[in-house]
Amino acid sequence: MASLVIVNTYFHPAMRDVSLAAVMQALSDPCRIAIVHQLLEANGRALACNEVRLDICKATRSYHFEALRAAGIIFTKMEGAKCLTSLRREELNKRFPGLLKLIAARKNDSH
Amino acid sequence: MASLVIVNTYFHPAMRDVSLAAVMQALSDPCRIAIVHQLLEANGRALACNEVRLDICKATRSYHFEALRAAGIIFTKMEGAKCLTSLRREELNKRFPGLLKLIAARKNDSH
DNA sequence: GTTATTGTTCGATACATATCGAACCTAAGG
DNA sequence: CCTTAGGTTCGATATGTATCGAACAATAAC
Repeated sequence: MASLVIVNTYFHPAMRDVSLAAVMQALSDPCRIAIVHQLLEANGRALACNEVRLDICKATRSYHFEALRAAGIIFTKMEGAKCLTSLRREELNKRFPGLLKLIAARKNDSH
Repeated sequence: MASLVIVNTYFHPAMRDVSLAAVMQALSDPCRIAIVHQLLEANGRALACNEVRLDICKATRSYHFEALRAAGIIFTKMEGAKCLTSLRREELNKRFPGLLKLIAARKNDSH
């Protein structure tokens, strides 16, 4: 019987396959905007999911990270038991110029 | 008996009350992105709702215009039987710098 | 006045989304 | 080996969204 290898890695779409509508949709949730803000603040350093502070349970957290990943906004790699996430900064700037800057500009909004 | 005046005008939120999440949400639909694209192409000229070409019935059309209006993206005024809509360009550029430019940059996407 | 043009509102429907707890799966650490 | 830590997946639930046809309202055009 052939051995089964569990790769347990993440799918990241090619940026050309990400539509403007999809990226907007992904960023239409306050939780996800908060995640991006914290990744921007981390200034390039990759963060573990639970290193991001959010008032939601881990299942929901996982759900939001997946949404951002599917929209091409973040990149996640396994690192032992944890996973480390960072922004796909340069690719985003290329396909959606001004997007990250726009988000950064609204970093301290209360609502 | 007091006379009843029907003003029949539209509500437009103050831009400071529009959150980034709300504006992203409004722009997460391909129909609404198409509306904004056509308003951008009109280059300042206000368009009647049914002057915008879209493959949806007029009820749905009205629904999408309302969504954009509530998110502070468009301004609509009555003009006889029609209503004329334009982008809230300068206000948007002030509160969400780069947003319109970002949308314009993706004007010819197929998806 | 009657009719056509423009758009809104309502009700119904179908679908998508956000949220959680519970069960599960790896990897790391005793 | 057993336990803990970090995440994912599943099922359930509640809520929001997009869509349409039909009914309505106001203006314009005849």
